[in-house]
Order: sequence, then C-alpha cells, then structure tokens
Amino acid sequence: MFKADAKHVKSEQTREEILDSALELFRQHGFDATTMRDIAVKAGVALGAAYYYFASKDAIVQAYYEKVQQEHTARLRQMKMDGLSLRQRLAAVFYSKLDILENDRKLLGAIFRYSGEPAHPLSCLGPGTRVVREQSMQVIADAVTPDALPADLQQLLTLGLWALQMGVLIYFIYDDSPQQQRTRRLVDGALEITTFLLRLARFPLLGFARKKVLALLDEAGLLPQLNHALEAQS
Amino acid sequence: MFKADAKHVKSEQTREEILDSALELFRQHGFDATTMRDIAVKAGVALGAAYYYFASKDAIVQAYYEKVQQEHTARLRQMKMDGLSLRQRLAAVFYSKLDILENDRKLLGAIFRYSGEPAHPLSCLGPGTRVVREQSMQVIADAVTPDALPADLQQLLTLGLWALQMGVLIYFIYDDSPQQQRTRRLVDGALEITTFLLRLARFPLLGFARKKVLALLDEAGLLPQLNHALEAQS
DNA sequence: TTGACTACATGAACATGTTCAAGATTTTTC
DNA sequence: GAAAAATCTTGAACATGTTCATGTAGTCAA
Repeated sequence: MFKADAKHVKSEQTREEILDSALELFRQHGFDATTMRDIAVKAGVALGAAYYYFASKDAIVQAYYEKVQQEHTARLRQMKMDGLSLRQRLAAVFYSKLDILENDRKLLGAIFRYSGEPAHPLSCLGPGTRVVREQSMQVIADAVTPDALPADLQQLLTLGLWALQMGVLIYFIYDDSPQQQRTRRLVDGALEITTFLLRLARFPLLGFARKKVLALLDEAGLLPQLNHALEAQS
Repeated sequence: MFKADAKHVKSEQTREEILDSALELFRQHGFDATTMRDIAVKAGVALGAAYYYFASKDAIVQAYYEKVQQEHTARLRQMKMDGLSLRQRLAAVFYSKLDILENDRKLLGAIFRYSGEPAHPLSCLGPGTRVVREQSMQVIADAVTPDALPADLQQLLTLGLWALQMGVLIYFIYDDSPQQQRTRRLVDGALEITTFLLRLARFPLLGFARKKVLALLDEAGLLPQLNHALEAQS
C-alpha cells in the first residue's frame, strides 16, 4: 500500500517539477517565448510526459491559477477577521489576491484567453473551471456573511464583488503604474462606493432597484452557482 | 491614374474574397477547424497571399468585427430616433447589435481571446483596437446625448453602457436559449434598471455616489477615451 | 523604351503545439 | 513469483499558423 503511495508521490513530484519548470521559464522569457520542449528539457522529461500531466500549454497556467486560488483561500483562513468591518474584510480579500499575483501579471492573460469560448475546457466562465470559480466566490462569500445581511442582498453583493474582482484582475494586467498602485487605489475606491451603496440599499427606492436587479440576474441564470456556494458552507 | 485605382480596386477585391471565403468556412466548420490553407484555396490565392492581406488568422475575425461595427453604426444612422425615449434608443442600439451578430456568435470568441494581453495587437482593450472601440462607444454616446444630461452623468452613462454591452456580448456567446431570447430579456431588464437608476441619480444621496464613481474612474484613467469620443462629435 | 520601383503573389520551409503507437516500470491479481 | 493490468515515459510524426526569399506585373520617371 505504501508503495502505491510512493508511486503517487513520485508522479506528483514529476508533475510539480514540470509545473515549476514551466513557471520559471514563463516568468523568465514569457509565455509565448517558452516552448513545451523547453519546459520538458528543463524538467528533465520527454516532451510527451508534459502532455501526460497537462492537457495543453494553457492548462499549465490554469494549474498555476488553481494553486493561486488555494493560496488565496489559505491566506484568508489564517487571517483574524474578528472586529474588522465588511469593507476591511473585503479589502483583505482583494489585496491578498493582488499580492499573490503581483509578479505574474503576464501569466494571467492565458486565464482569460478562452472567456469567449463556452466549449473550451479552460473557459474561465465555463464548466471546466467551475471548481476554482466557486472557490474564489466562496472566499468573497466568507467575507460577506459575517455582516448577516438579508439573503438577497448577500447574494447580490457576492456575485457583484466576484464580477468586480474579475474586472480588477483585467485592470491589474493592464496597469503599468509602479507596483500597480493604481489597481490598489481602484480597489479602495470601488469598495468605498460599494459599502456606501450598501448602506443606501436599505432605503425603499434602492430596495426596489435591488429587487429588480436580483430578479433580472435570476432570470438570466446567473444565481444558481452562487446558491450552490452558499449551500456548501452550511 | 485610373489604372492605379483599378489596381487598388483589384487589391481590395482580393482582400474581400479572402475575408468572405474565410467567414463562409468559419460559419460552416468553425474557426478552429478551418485552416489558413482552406481559406486560401477557397479564395483562389496562395497561402502567402492571405498573410499579405491579414496579419494573422485572428486578424480576419477582427476585420469581420470591424465590418460589424460599420454596419451597426450605419443601421443606427438610418433609424429615426425622434420621439423615442432614452430607453428606446438604447434598446435599438443593443438589439441591432445582437441582430447583426445573431448567426456569428461562435466567431465572437476570437474577439475576446487577447483581452488579457495588453501587448497583443488584437487585444480588445488595447491600442490596436482603439478605432473600432471608439466607434462602438460613439454609437452609444449618440443615443445618450439627445437627453441633454449633465456632462458628468453622460460620461458615466456612456462608459457604463459600453461595459454593459461587452458583458452582454459575453452572455450572448454563452446563451443557448432559442434565438438567444435570454440575452434580449437581459438587455430589456438591464436597460429598465439603468433608466430607473438614472432617474434616481438626481437625488442628493445618489448624486454623491455619482461623483465618487466618476472621480474613481477618472483616477483609474478610464475616462480619456470617452472624452476623445465626445469631442469628436462636436 | 528602358530601368527602377512599388505592389502583389507564390509556396517551400520553419516553428511549435499536439498526438500517438510503442515501450518501460510499477502494481495488482492469482 | 508469474501473468495481467495499470501507470508512466518516450520521441518520432503530424497539423497548422506563420515567415520569407523569390518571382511577377503593373506604374512611373527619364
């Protein structure tokens, strides 16, 4: 039995070796300039082995992003959120994600490459990436729930913040300001406005808009994933 | 001199022939299943000729999208908008775009393929596609301006609606309901909410939020393109 | 007319992501 | 422990987007 484990460990090590080699080359020379042959050589395996562990070159970046998401989840679990406001908790969510991705902005492009191709297994909105997507939503949901908002508002907020995060990542990729300070300021401002609007959402007029938005998203089928995520945590 | 023109015409015809052949094959067999060799054969030219007219396979889809944008602009110019409400005008903008793209949803994926790669000439957010992007913003701006809103609100609304349109296109690509009726309903709902919020924007509380949002977008550098578009029309 | 110049056209050659039939190694079965 | 099965590894072969040296034809200057 432990031999089986040993083998699995070795297999996992090979996979890691390929992934690490690929990432180092990507960071060094860029994604396009790095060939699968380069990666195989650096990892000390044959070209075919790389394809045994990863379905495609893009899938390597996807695997990287899954590690990023794990790390993101782990970091937020470690943080003490007690006593922090919603805005502070959300700032922690957004900032830590940017921290993790700081030096790999160029890699992120591959994540969005198939966003317009529903059938592609790596479409960042498709079923093939459901797990990591729900995981990233869960991180946001965890930061939102302590405030015990009305259920509908909570759903709306979580989905909206997830979309915001996607937009922030795009902005992040394009942000050439030093240390991507602009993206950080964008996050600050967006969260300020979000919490401000949240306070306003109690008023009847905005409450009406809230219901409208929710009904619209529901009709558009944009909420079931969220329900899924919310159920899983209970 | 007319011989020079004749040559230019011939050149343009060849380009059109390649573009048309490519689109027919794309629609028939899909983008990936169609090779540049197939396109060249169908157009009756050598492989190299295709690359003389188009920098890449993706660039053909970009050329298609530029034609779509031309058509969109043309259709809206022809429409009589007098007497229509803002919401009705915007519905015309969104619906006509969907009409034009109705049978080419699969092609749209290529448009978004490089959205996460600022340096790529076909990045839908990069400088290489500035012209067509400003053109599509102009169509929206033209539908917004008749209402003579405050300048700041007008800017905000135009940028927001452009972003909405991008989102709608993504949804459109993923929408497998018959005739993409869901996307149409999404447009209806989104525009209803938009105009509702617009009415609310006069109130002091939302007016404050409005200023905040505008300042944020300005700081993020998301407004200059818009200013450009607005200046061009005067 | 001639020669140079520009625009256009060609297809072989190249680079690289991906596949796959074959082989090696390890694990499981009996 | 031998056979069978599962797992892993190999690298040649393939498919296809892209490049490029070479060629052709029309245009222009003299």
